Amino acid sequence: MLTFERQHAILNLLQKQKIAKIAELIDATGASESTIRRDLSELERQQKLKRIHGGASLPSRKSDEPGMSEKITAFTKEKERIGALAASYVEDNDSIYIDAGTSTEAMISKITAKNVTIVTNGLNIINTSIQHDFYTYVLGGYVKTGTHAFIGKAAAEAMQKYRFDKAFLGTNGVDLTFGYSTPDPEEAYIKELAIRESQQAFILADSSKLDQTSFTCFGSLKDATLLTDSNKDTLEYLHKLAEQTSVEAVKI
Amino acid sequence: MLTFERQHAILNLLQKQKIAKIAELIDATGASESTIRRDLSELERQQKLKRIHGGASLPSRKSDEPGMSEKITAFTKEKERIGALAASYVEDNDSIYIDAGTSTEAMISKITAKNVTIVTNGLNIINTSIQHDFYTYVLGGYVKTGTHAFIGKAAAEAMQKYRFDKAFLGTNGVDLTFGYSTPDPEEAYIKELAIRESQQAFILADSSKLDQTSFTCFGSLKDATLLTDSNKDTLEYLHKLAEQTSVEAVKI
DNA sequence: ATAAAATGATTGATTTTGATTGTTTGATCG
DNA sequence: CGATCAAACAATCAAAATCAATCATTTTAT
Repeated sequence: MLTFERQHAILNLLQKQKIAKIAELIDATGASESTIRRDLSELERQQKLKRIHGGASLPSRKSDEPGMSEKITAFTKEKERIGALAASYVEDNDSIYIDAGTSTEAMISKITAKNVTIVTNGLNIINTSIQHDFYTYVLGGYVKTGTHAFIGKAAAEAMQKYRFDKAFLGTNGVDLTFGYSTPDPEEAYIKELAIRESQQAFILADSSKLDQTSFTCFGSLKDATLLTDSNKDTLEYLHKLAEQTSVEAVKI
Repeated sequence: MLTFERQHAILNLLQKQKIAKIAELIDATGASESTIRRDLSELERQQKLKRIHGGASLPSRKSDEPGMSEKITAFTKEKERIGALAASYVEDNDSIYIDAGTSTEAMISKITAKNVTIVTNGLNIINTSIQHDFYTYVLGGYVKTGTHAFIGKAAAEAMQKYRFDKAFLGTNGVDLTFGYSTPDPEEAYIKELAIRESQQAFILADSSKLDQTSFTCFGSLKDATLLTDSNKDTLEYLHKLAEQTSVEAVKI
């Protein structure tokens, strides 16, 4: 079993059960105790999980402990870098769609092109977009709890009135055969429409999303350009992806 | 059982029953008395619970403490009072439209009715609405700088797909002959539609808006119930208004 | 073929745990 | 009011579990 696969198996198990014991992880992966411990150390360093005596748990929220702000900025570095890469594709006079999500939010402040119009279905995107004085348009719709994305029939109908030069979307999973996927079917449908209504689509996905699948597929790999980050763990998988679609990866 | 699990189990049990005895916690977790005591010490240090002789209880909230409630009630302003008045009109299962603006924002936290659906075109309203766990729908549209209201053709079209039990709107001016008015024609149009699409409309206006006119009229006095505040200066004007429409005024 | 990286076993150090100890608390009764 | 007793408590200690560091071996990349 590949290191990369194994570490994702650990994170997957952690998402199903909020905590996992070492023995469970050994059982689930077939690796030795030493290897599991090394994985946990590495994943904790990446802030993907939190180690506890006897196993691991999902990372605690930022508000839990004081003095976390530095770690947060370290954790968002990947997203900032990917955001900068995405922003470099935006040209003067573009009309672009920006999907709800934290990855996509990071790109807005990096956009240097002039006279850009931003259309979005994300509450966080609106806030950031008006902060940076972009022409901002909002899809209507039902506000989903959690992601605060505007979805549903109203959002879909509004979407079809626009044509975008480019669309920038987040995702929960990138898989060689299943393509791009996200848990909520309604959200997936909006993403699907965005890809359809845009001349060029980009998927922003940090490396934790690679080799993952969620409930609903919203596009195949070739439908969009994948923007992600590369490190020694993901390099091999990125090569496989590159056979099917165009990939741009920033070094971390 | 892991330390982390056990401590969560303790906090869970405490949320169901506000206090728990040591014996109950031993029974619930299977750990020894020493371990439970250590957990309680640690959790008390984290302010997650309060130890009492024989067990533990939930920590007292700030609002429970003496001297806090007075500060909260003492800090009530005009808009808060008008907001509370407006909120009192909202009934169970209502679908209501809430206009962009600070006056209308104040009413949201005061709504006590159950199963309320909120439709809005205001960025600030969305934020407050989801904070209070209402079913929230958003009109799409162009984001106007300043008020952060969603306006334009898309907003108008979206508006026409809804029928509201009640609509709550802000205004810039209330005038005996010109009615209700606001500077931006696009915003005025959305307000006009909101009044048309609702069974009952309310205008929230603090007394500084009385006897004022703005560029665009969006309704005559009789189209809506005026919610405002009264003092000795405005009393006379309110009487004149009351001849043409229904007025509710809170004493300041 | 060689170097680099990942793995698994082993070791000693650290943490957690439950039992035991003596002390403190709070209720009961004279 | 104070003496008395049982329950609750904190402190300590040894055993068990978990952990980090090390090293030899295997796998992978060049």
